[in-house]
Amino acid sequence: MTRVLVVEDEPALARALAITLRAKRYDVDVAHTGAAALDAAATRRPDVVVLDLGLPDLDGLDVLRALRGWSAVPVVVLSARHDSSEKVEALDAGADDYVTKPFAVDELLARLRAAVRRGEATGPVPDPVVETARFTVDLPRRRVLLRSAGASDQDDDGEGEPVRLTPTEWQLLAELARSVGRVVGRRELLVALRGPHLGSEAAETHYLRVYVAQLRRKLEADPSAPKHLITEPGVGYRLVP
Amino acid sequence: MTRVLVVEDEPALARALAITLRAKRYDVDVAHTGAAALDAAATRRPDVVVLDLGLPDLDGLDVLRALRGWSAVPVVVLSARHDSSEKVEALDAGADDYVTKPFAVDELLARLRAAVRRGEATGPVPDPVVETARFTVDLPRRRVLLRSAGASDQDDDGEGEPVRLTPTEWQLLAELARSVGRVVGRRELLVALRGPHLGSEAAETHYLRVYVAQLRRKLEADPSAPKHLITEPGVGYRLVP
DNA sequence: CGAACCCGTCAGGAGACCGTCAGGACCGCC
DNA sequence: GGCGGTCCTGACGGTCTCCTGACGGGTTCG
Repeated sequence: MTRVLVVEDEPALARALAITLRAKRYDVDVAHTGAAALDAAATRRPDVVVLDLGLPDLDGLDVLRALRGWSAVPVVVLSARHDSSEKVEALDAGADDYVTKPFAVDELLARLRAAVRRGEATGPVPDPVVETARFTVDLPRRRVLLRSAGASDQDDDGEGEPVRLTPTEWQLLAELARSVGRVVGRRELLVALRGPHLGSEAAETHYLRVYVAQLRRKLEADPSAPKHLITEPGVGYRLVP
Repeated sequence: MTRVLVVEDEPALARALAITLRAKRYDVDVAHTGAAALDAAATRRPDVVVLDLGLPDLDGLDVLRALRGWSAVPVVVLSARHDSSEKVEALDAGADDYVTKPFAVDELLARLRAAVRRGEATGPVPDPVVETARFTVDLPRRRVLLRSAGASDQDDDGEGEPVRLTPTEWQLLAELARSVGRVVGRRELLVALRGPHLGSEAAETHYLRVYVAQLRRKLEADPSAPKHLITEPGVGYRLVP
């Protein structure tokens, strides 16, 4: 069944949406705050999200941006404002569609169906937690845990030791984790790290090499013989579990 | 079993409700005052709350607002007044439903079932008390206890020593506690502290740094080597247990 | 066999980022 | 009016991060 997450702080509207959607045979989750929304998105893995921008605890756009840091789930934004500036901002932040309140329920349903179709076209939502034999990349929590290789039989718990990564290191690793198993081209990685304006080819690839090496030093058992951060000569890099 | 908290000062009505609900196989708690209600909501973690607005000690709406500061539990409001202004206020404050007295018991039961269903959709309520190795953040009571590191074997009880926090410090800590384990972006924190209207990027982040430092001074064993109030360079902060 | 190419490693300087201290403005309370 | 507490901003020093340059090993191709 299609699962939809409704992020809406106003109880009355949240309830109305939930009832309507359940009648249409959706599996509905509801979150009233931004924090709960991010949590639910990570644990429940909805196929589509309906996001009201007028949240109490934090700006709805921030929720959207945080979500886009690790998930490609389609998002339909709800807003009371009619000016187009907010609409532009929302779409820039990664919204798939935009509906102004008050809205006709039928219209919302139609846009929802379209968003779901689009989402299905891009394949099922990937697991936001990537595990390898040596470390775990937790996209939603923005953390990477290293399997405690220490001799201790039972350190603290079964999780592992967190690794400190610099922002650039994390962005690079996250980009690879999002396409785990697949080769990621140099250009793709560089755009994620430095933005679309790139310098000379040679200098940029060199930049990548340095940071991949740094990641290997922090994550691989033997940095000179990497098992997970693999080089694809002439193309880019790949993260293999 | 579904647990319901009844907040009702009139003994006769409270008793009648309790009996009716228990007959329907609910697990019922009763509170007669607002203070007791907040306490019970924190310790017993009901799945739904029935709240009478006509309380003796403090305004029922204040109870509702205080509750919403840390919990998303569904609340059905009871009121003797018929004017719609109070109804609007209650719904604005976060009530899920509204029933005017006198009411038919069947109707209340139906609305209660609906509220519970809605609550289940949002997933289990998160723990409103965050514990770390050194201190405890008690969201409902708006308190933070420091583990008595003192040599005394048994200070007063097993709780710990309360720490005095300024309003801003508390809001900051609470915001982190609500997303415990996850990174909380600077923007998010600032919106919670200062509202949505922000100044220059540099000045605002500086403001954050000062208050995080202040919190560390009050909570961390070694403020210069924090173990729980962790900074995520370039992004924000994180509270780790 | 040498040249060209690609990759990985090390090192270092410029700059950004973070933490700390201190002091003035403001507010409520005695 | 004095006073304690809180909020907020400014200045400063230390640390970490980013980025580039130089060098060496391995492989491929002329």
